[in-house]
Amino acid sequence: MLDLNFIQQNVKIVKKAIKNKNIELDLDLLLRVAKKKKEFQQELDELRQEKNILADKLQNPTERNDYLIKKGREIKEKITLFEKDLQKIKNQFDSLMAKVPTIPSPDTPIGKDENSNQEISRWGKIPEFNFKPKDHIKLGKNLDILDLERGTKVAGYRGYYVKGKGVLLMLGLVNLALAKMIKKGYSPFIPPTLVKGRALFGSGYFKGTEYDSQIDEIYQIATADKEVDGNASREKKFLIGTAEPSLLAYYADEVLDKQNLPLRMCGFSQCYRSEIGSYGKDTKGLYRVHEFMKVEQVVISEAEIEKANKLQEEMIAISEEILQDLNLPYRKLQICSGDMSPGKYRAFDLEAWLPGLNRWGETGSASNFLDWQSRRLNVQYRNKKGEKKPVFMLNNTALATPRTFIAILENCQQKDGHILVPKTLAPFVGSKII
RNA sequence: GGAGAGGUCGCAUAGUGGUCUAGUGCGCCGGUUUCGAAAACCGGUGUACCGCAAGGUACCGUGGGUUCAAAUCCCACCCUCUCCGCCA
Repeated sequence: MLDLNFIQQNVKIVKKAIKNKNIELDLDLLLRVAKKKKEFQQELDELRQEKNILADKLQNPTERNDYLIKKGREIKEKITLFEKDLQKIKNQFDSLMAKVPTIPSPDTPIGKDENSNQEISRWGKIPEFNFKPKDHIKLGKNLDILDLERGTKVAGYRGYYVKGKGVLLMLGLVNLALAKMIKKGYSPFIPPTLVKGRALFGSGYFKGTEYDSQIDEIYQIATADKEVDGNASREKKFLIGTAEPSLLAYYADEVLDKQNLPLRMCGFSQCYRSEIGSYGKDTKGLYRVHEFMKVEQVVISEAEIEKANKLQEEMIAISEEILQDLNLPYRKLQICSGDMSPGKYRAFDLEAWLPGLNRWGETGSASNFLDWQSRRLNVQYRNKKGEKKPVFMLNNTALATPRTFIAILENCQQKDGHILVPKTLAPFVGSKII
């Protein structure tokens, strides 16, 4: 969400961002609706004033008469009509406003899709094997630490079991990431994974104001809805796809103390993704699954772009450090305008090399949203002048278990099929070899 | 899941149809006083939108309804607390 005044004063810039981000949005329509909304609001205010004056008169018995009461009824009816129209206009306005993107940062490459993402750096050596490296599916099966067949039998498509030492490896990764985050000054959280729509809308996971789990690739929980006037009245609940929405919504509707900024948080959670839009993609193995564990980093900062950019660098550096600790070769990409979600200002991905799959695989994504999320979640702080301002919000993956799990298996495999656990990880796993 | 109580301006609380333009206390800000402070006293103190301003409108958990008029009455829902039941 952007400020309407900003949009009105920067129509060209906003239109350019809409184009560069491949967003379907008629900005002129939004501006017209905004104008109409204002007009209707003014008209309604006048009617209400009339109503109040009349009601005032009528409480005096000497002025009371049938004519005035009749007039009151007429005003009431008019107001009802106006309120209904205004509500419709407001709904339209809100849904259009929700689609307005953040203007991408000046250094963001312009491009249509992921092919325009720019590689910025690489770290580590791509391992060379004196045997044909296996993929994690085979390795996991042979070691009996991963069971995809039974996973599918029980959970359906993309289901999986992690077993035996694989469990220790996976939890070891979680604990390594948590220990790193805490060491870096981030407060750990185990946030709710079952949340109301607001949290997901606030983070930008719902594209529109109507929460549609079909469109938005988010699982909705089937609650026993009661019907009121033909509508399901009980509030819908959804499963989060990352701890980010829960962590950001933690401060929803609050005014934060400037002294406490930046707030550094990290969340460990199960994550659920319906992957409705990715049916044909990555159909095998652990690369794309419906549920997994992840440690996520979140930072809430003052509304100053330079500070936020610095914090973003800090967050990426932590993720890089984790990959370096695990001795996993990776590259860093800057995400182009078209591959960025609407709310993002500036984004980077880290991709680890996956020898078995013989390609790079995304292990994390660091994003700066500026105030796009905080406007939706209504999180503010008081700046130097004492004015309330929306904070800036940033997030980044610390460690997503399945993909890092894949990277470890495929990079650390030995000829005999065993996995040599990286030195820094071994204490968290409890053994040096799997 | 059942029964009950409750949700009002940062906090606490008053308000059961019109005089609520939501009162009071605390807190906070400013002033008087003081060498300085405390105390006391005086004044100020929510948010959003429209307007150059004067001013207007909305918001008393949320949504609907009744009424000329709703914080107040009715309905539904959400949340919190207490008790009971079930349960990791």
